[in-house]
Amino acid sequence: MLEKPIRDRKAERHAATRAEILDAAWEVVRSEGLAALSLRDLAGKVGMQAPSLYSYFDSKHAIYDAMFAQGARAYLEQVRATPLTGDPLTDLRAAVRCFVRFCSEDPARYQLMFQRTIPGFEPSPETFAIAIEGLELLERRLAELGVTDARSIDLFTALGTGIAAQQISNDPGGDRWTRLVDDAVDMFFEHVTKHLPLTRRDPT
Amino acid sequence: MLEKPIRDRKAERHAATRAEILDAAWEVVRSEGLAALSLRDLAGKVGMQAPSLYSYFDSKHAIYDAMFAQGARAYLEQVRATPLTGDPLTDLRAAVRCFVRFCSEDPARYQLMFQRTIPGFEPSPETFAIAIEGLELLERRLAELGVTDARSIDLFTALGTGIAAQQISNDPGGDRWTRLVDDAVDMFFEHVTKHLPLTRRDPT
DNA sequence: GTCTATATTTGGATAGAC
DNA sequence: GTCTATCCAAATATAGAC
Repeated sequence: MLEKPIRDRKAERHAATRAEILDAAWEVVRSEGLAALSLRDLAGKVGMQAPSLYSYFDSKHAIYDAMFAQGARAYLEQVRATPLTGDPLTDLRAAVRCFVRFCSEDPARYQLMFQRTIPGFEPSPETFAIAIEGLELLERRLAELGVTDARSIDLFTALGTGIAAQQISNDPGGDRWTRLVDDAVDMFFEHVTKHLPLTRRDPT
Repeated sequence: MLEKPIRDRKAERHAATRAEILDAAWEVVRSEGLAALSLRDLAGKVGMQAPSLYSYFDSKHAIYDAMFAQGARAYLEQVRATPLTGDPLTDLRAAVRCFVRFCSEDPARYQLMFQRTIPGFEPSPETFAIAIEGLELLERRLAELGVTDARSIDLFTALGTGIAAQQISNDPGGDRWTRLVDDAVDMFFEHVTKHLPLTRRDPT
């Protein structure tokens, strides 16, 4: 008896083409901006006519959604590839460095995932779930440092996204802000260990 | 001899209509997103046909530019309206509170001024010059505190923009991040007074 | 699965009458 | 200054042949 066709060559080809389309889409948005992605352009890059794309994606938003999911998965991979030392502060620094690098190495991806400037687009629940894993990972790292209160966590995410945002907007391709990560984490850590739980000081 | 016509009624009317158009434009972008502004829509809101707008603005980008300028002027006004107490730290807190409030009270304006997501648009030099005054003002405040090194200033702007960005993205209309401003400024100030000049700690 | 052809909408911008 | 009419380009998406 012959082997069963456990490899579905048709499905493989389909998936490969999907991936090729997404690769081309990333190229387009990186060079011309996220909002400038058009199906005609995209189809051209992969040697197709625009309508053919609909064999692979239901709509333009579906393409954005798949790109969002790729971004979220890429982030998780980068986080998991970061070696742990066992020292919480060192590991936290590494985590933030990882996040800031992830954001600033691809502004278009950052815009897609964190800025939401495409009118009418929001990621599907399944896609968004992937992205949430990233945040939870960060919170676990903070918890290891004894930082569990919501205010401190919020302050920390503001610091991380602020560095990334400034880097992208005002020094794309450089390291003017990314190199501040370690200082920033130290600053946060010192403050938080001194004031746990972080209390509000009203200007009375 | 009769008085000269020092009031140019025609010019006044023209300026008033321009202002009316810009008001309507703000309405549109606030409710439908910055990228969703279209000349047809806009003209409709002020009871015109689209081509009539060209009597007031040379192009769509010119409208964005005028909006940018209005935003920059509005920020300067808000800064100048903030009373100074003479205590540098108090004044710095107030300045950041002012900035974060300015950003988060109008996400569309924030997107126009700080995120630059409109393909092909960038403010004219004259317009941009207004915006720069704002940053210089902040730097003067920091200088009064003895903070003059570039790294510290960059860290500070990252903190401010991070709070604003998180507020807009994750709690629009609320105060989850804006209320952290005072803590953030204190954290920064403590760190900076301890480590002046802010030095780099390499993970060797 | 891919194509051609096309529907449909919408956008910015211009010409020229009034 | 405002209008009508129009141009031109571009977009997403669908229908149906092959």
